[in-house]
Amino acid sequence: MPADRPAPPRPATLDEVARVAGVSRATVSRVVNGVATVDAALRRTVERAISTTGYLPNSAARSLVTRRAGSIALVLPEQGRMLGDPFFGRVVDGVLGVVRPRGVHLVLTTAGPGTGEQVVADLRQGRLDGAVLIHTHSADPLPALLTASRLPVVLSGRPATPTAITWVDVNQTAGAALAADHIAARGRRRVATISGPLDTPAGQDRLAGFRAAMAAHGLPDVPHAEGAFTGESGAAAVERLLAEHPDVDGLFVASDLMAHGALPVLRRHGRRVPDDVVVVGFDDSSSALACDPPLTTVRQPVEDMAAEMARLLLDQVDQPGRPARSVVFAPTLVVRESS
Amino acid sequence: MPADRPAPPRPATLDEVARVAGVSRATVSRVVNGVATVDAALRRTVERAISTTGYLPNSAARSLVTRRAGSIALVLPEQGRMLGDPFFGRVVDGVLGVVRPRGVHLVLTTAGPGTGEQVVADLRQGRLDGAVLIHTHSADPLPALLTASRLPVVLSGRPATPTAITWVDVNQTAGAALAADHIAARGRRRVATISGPLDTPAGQDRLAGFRAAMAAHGLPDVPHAEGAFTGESGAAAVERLLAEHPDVDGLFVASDLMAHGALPVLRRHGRRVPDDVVVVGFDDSSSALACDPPLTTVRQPVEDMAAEMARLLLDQVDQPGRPARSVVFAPTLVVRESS
DNA sequence: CTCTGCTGAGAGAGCGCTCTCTCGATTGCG
DNA sequence: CGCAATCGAGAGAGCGCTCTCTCAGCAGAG
Repeated sequence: MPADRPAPPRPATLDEVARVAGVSRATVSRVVNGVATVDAALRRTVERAISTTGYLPNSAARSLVTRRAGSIALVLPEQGRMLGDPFFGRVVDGVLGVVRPRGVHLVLTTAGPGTGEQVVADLRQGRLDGAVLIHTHSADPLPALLTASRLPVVLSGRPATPTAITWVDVNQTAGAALAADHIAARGRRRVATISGPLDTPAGQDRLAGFRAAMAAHGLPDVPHAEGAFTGESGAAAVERLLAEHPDVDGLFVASDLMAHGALPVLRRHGRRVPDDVVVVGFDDSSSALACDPPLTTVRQPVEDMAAEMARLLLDQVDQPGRPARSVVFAPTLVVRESS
Repeated sequence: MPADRPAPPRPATLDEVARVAGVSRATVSRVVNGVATVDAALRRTVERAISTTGYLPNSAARSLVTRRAGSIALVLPEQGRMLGDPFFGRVVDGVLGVVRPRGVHLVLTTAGPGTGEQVVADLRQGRLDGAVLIHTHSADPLPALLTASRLPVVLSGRPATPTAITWVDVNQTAGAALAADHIAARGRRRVATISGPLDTPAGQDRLAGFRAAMAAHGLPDVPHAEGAFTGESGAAAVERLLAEHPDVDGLFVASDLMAHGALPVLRRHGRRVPDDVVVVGFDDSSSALACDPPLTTVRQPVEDMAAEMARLLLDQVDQPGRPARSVVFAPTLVVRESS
C-alpha cells in the first residue's frame, strides 16, 4: 500500500505575491498582464516574487471577470463518419496550430442528439468562447441556433441555404474542373461521373463543376450516377453506370470513399485502371492511398482551411459585432497511378 | 453591409433569479444543485423563476469556488503518428462516452516540445482537472512531472519503468500468444516474427509472448527481425528475414503498419499470402484493412480501454489521495484473408 | 407551558482576479 | 517658486457562485 498521496498544495495567489514583493495586488496583476505603466525596478521585484512563490494565475478567477473561457469547441460529425479518416486529424492539427500559440484550449465533441443544446449552453455559461462546426448536415439546427443567439461560430462548407454565418470551404467547382481537365488531358472521351448526394452543396457543386469543365472540352453530356459519399454507394453507382455505358474510359468520382468502393467493381468487370478507365477521386483522404491502384484525387488544403476557421472564430470572439465572412480555398490535383 | 450584430445579452445571474422567485441566492443555488433540504413548493417557485429568466449558472464563478475546471486533457502523440489512424478516433470516442454524460469537457492536445509544461501549468491554474496521456515515449518527462506534482493522470500503455502511476493496457503477451496459436493452428512450422522496437514495453512483450507461445507449440527458436512500428521498417525487416530464412511460412508482425509495409515485399519475392506465408498483425488499425489481402490481426478493445482511462482519471479527480492503479484488457484475434 | 431538537431558509463571507478610481509624487512650464 | 500636467501605484469594488453559519419556526417531550 503506497503512502498517502497528499493533495497538491494550493498554488500561490496574487495577494501572496503582492505581500512577498511588498506591493499591491493591482501592481502584480499589471506585471502579470504586461501593462506598460510599471516602473522597471518594481517590475523586476515583482517578477522575482512571482518566481519564488511559483505563482500561476487562477484561470477561473480570471475568466470570471474577463468573461473569456479561453477555449473553443470543435464539433465533429457524428462518430463513424470521421473516425477512419485522417481528415479528422488534419483538421485538429490545423486548428491547434492557431489556437495553441494563443493559449486557447480546443474542446472536442461530436455532433449528435443534444450536442447542439449542450454547446449553446456551454457558450452561454461562459465555458466556451465559440465553436467550429465541421460538416454539419443541412438539417442540423445548430448553426441557426448559434447564429440566432449571436454566438461566435464558423462552419466548414458552404451552408445549403444562404445564412449570415461565417464559413470556409474549398472551391468545389474548381476542384471538379481540375479533375475534368486531367481526364481530358489523358485523352479520354467516354467520360462519366459518380456524384455525391445532390441535396448537399458539395454534391451539387462537384457535379456542376465537372460537367461545365467537360463541356468546355467538348463533352456537354456527361452521364452520371448519384452516390451518397460512402463506399457501398460508390460500388452501386458504378454498377449502374457500367450497365448503361460499358465503354466508359474516364471516371470522376466525387469522393475517395466512393472511389474506393468503385474500383473493385471495375476490376470485377474486367476494366483495368488506369489502362481501360482513368479514375479520379476527390478529398485526398486515406482511402485514396488505400485504393488499388492508388487514387489520383483532388486535394483540399484541410490544415489551412481549419486554421483559417480557427482564426475567423477567434476574430469573432474578439470583435463580437463583426459581420459574417466566408473564405474559399483553391484545391489541387494529386496525381497517382489511377490516371 | 449587414446590420450591427449586438453582443448577446448578459445571461441572468443567481440574484436575478432569487429576486424573481422572492427567495435568497442561497436557496436558488440549492435548487440548482439539487440539495434535498428545500421545500417542494419553494422549489417549484424557484424552478419557474429559473425558466422564465433563462438562467444558466456561470461556470467560471462556479469553478472559482468549487476548484473544478470540469475538463480533462487528452494528450495525443505528436502529429503524424496518429493522424492517419482511426485509433485516434476510437480513443476520442471511448473517452467522450464517459466524460460527456458527466458534463466534463475533453480538451485535445498533441505532445511536443512545451506541451508538458503547458499541461502542468493548465492543471495548476485550474483550467484542467487531469490528463489522459496516449502512447507517451519512454523518454517523455510528462508522466513523471505530473506524478511528482500529484496531479491526476492516466497513461495508456504500461510505463517502461515501474512508477506509481495509473495506467491501462492490453495484455500484450496474451495478444502475441493469440497470434502464435493461430499460426500454429494453420499448421505452419517455419515461423518467424517482426518485432517492434525492443526498448518499448509493447515491443518486448509482444516478442516475448509470441516466443513463449510458439515454444509451447514446439518451436522454441523463432527467428526475429526488429522493426520500429513503421511501414518502412516493416519492409526492411522482412527483407532481412527472407534473406536468412527464405522458406518462412508463418509470420507474426508486431504492428499492422509494419505488416502493411511487409506485404508488398513478400509479394515481390514471389511469396503468396496466405498460401505460401500466413501473416498476422497487431492493433487492428486501418492499415489492417488497407492491406492486400486484408490482415488477420490482434485487436485491442480501444474504446473500452479509453473509457476506462477516463473513468480512472475522473476517480482520481474526485478522490485525490487515491493510490495508483492499473487495468489490463484482453485482446482478441480478428481473422481475415491473410491467414 | 417551557425547553429541546430539528428542519428549512437567509445572511454573508469568501474564491482569486481585473479594472476603475483615486491620489501621491514627480516633472515641466510660466 | 507655484501651479498644472503626467506618471505610477494603491484602494476597493465588483465578477457570480458556493457553503458555512445562524436563526426563525415548529413539533414533540417533560
